[in-house]
Amino acid sequence: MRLSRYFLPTMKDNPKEAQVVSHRLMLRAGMIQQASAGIYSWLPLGFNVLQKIEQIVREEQNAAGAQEILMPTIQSADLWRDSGRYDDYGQEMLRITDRHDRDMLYGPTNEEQVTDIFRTHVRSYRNVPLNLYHIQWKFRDEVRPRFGIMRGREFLMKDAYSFDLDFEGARRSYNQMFVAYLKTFARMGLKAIPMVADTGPIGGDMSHEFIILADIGESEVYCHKDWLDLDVLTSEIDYQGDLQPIVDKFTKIYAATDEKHDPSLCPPEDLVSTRGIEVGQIFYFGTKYSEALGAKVSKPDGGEAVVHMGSYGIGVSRLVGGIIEASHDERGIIWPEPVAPFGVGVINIRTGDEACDAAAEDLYAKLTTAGREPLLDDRDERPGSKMADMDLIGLPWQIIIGPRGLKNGVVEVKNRKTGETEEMTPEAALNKLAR
RNA sequence: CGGAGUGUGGCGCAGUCUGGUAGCGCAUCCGUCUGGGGGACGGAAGGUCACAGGUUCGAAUCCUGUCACUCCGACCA
Repeated sequence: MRLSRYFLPTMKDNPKEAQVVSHRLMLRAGMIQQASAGIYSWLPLGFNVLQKIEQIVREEQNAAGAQEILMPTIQSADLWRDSGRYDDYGQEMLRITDRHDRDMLYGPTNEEQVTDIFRTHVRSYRNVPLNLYHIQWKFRDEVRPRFGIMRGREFLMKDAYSFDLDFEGARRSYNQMFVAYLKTFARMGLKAIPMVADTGPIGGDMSHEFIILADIGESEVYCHKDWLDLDVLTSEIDYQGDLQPIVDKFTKIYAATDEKHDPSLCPPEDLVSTRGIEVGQIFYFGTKYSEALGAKVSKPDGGEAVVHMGSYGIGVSRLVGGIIEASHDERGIIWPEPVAPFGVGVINIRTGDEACDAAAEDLYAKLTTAGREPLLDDRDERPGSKMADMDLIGLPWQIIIGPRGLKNGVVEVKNRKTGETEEMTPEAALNKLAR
C-alpha cells in the first residue's frame, strides 16, 4: 500500500476525551472514529488489524473442531421469552419494535438462537458433540461506555457454543476451548492468564476468564508470581487426544479474579495483585438453555438426554485495544507481527529524489512479491513527520531510505520494538525481512 | 443510575465572571526556501460559538429548557 493513496488520518494532538493509552493511540493513528457513545467506525488501519485478529481466532477455533456459522444481529423476542431472559436481561438489552409492532432485539449474546438451531436439526446422540461458533457484532447498552473500543456498546465477539450428551463430554469440549484459547492469545503475542471465574448458580470449576495484565484493567486480579515468566502455549495440539494434562498445567498455578480470590490458596509472598483486561471467557452452564428450549437428543439406549452446553467468548474488537495496552511506548503502538496491519514500513525520506524513489520503489515491489505487505511512505512530507507517523502506527519493521545512506549504498532497517537500527544494502534488507 | 464537568473552524484551546458583531497554536490549500525526528517565510480558505426559547438597541457571553459527549463511582465480553 502506498501511503499517498491510503486513508490514514493521523493526529499529532491527543483528543481530550481519550484517557487510556489504547484509546488515544487508536484515535491518533487514525484507526477508529467515534460515531456515538461506545460506538465506533473502523477506518482502514483499524479494520485491517481487526480482521487479522479475527482470522487468528477463526483458525484456532477451526483447529479445535468448532464450526463457523453466522447468526443475525437482530433477534426475535419470542426465543428470549422461552428462556425467560427477555424479562431478566434488563436495560442492557437494546429492544426494538418492527413495523408490525413485533418485539425484536439487537442481540447481546446468542445462546437462545444457537440452541434453537440445534434443537431443530439435531435429534440423535450420533450428532454430538457439536461446537458451533460465529464472529458477529453484539450490542449491550452499557450505562457507561469507556476505554474507547475496549468497553463499547457495540463490539465484535467470537462466541462458540458446545453441545454434549453428558457432563463428561462437556468437560472435553470445555478443555478443547481452554487449550484453543491459550493458543489463540499466544499467537497474538499476548500472555492471557486463565483465571478461575464465577460460575454463578451452576457451580463447579468450569469457568475461566482469560485476562491480560494491564494497569488500566477494569478488574482487580490475583495470581502467583510464577505466571509472570511462564511460557505461553505454542506446541502443536492433538485436539482429539487427552487435553487434561495441558489444562492442569495451566490451572495448577494460582490465578483468580476478584470475586473468586481466596488468599489461603497462595502464599502471600508469591501473590501478585494487579489489574487485568478480560479478553475471553469460557463457561459450562449445563442444561440451563437446553432444558428451557427443549434441546434433547435420543440416547443409545433409546431414552432422551437434555444436552449439556457451554459457551466460549472472545472479545475480538476489545483485543485490538488490549494488544495496544500490552504493547506500546511513548511514540506509539508496537504491533506484534501476527496482528500488524502491514509487515514493513518503507520510508522514502526524500520523495522526488531520483535515487531515493528508485530504491524505495524497488524494495516496495520486492517486499510485496514476498508477501510482506509493505506500506510505502511516498508522501512529500518532512522526514520528521514521516518517521513520527511510522512510529505511531507501530509496524514491526521500518526500512528508511534517504540520500545520505544511498550515497554509501545502504538503507537503514529499524526494529520498532527495540528501536535498534542497522545499516545494510537494500539486498541485505530484503533478505532480512522477506524471509 | 448517583456525583462532577465540557460543548467556540479538522484537532487542542482562549474569549463567558464585567454583553459591543470571534481569536491563538497545530492541521489544510497556494508560492518560495528547505530536507535524516512533527522546519521557516509570505499569502489564502474554513466557524448558524451544541440546540431551542427568552432578556436587551445589541448575546459565544445573562436567564430558562433541551440534547450530546467526557470523567469518577456502582455494573458488564
